[in-house]
Amino acid sequence: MGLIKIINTPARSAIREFLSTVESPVDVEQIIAFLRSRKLNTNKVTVYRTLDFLFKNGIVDRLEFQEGKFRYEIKKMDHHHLICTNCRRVGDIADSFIKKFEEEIKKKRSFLVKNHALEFFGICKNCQS
Amino acid sequence: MGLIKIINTPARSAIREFLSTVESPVDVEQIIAFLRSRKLNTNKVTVYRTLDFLFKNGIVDRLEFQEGKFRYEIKKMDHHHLICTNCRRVGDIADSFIKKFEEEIKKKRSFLVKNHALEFFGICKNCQS
DNA sequence: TTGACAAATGCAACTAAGTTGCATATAATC
DNA sequence: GATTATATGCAACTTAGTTGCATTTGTCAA
Repeated sequence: MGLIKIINTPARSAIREFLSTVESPVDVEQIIAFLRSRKLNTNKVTVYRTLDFLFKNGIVDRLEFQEGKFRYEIKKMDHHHLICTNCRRVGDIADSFIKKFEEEIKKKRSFLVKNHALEFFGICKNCQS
Repeated sequence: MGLIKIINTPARSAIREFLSTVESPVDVEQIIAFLRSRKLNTNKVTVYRTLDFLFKNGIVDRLEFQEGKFRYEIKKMDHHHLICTNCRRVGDIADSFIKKFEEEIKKKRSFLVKNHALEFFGICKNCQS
């Protein structure tokens, strides 16, 4: 396992690089804008296929923030998101309990959890004042 | 507050009725199929607008199961979903800890949580054998 | 019980997100 | 440098959801 042949291509490394630099999850539109700003000629089909590839190989996470589209970020462990429904800024929050919950689910329900999605929606510090 | 004028219309009560009978969250396609089976003439625009209305008035929940579309269910408290990525069946699971987590977020991050989404993806009991 | 008016519906056309088929180009390995 | 599997690009398509506008329907007050 893990022995996937990962061909390195300009589009692919550019997208990975972009995802490594951004502080919050981005959508396809933002990725395409970045590629254009770098004068890399690409089209949306390649971007979608690249994101599928990176997602299926566990390199990126695919997220849903109640927007009717996906967002992507470099995969990191054990964190969730605070999404401000006013300014749309996204923050991370560390977590420790969800693993325990997943074990409970396995024990009590015989359901084998592969992954989960946990997002908190609300109003950030800034937008409260 | 809470004094929203809720006009009762055939489409609206039919959708609420349908959502009350189903055991798992449904998508718009399933709702339209139900309405057709009841010989209720309706169209998707009305369905979308009705769901918006029910969602905004806190009558239904709008959910995302990594499918690129929304699902809906009658709002109930303190539960999450177990989604089998093999057979696509959805189960509920009770919860008690998330409220505590939300309070922690408020205290530590000054982020005012309004709602959250927690879904577990994996393989159900049936599909494991 | 009817008339007025706000709110809901229906239709057509539209947008936005994501996908497919197929021909071409390119990266890795020899 | 040739081979070959894999990635890319283009055009056309699908699917989910939206908008404008004209029409209908609930609700409430007279």
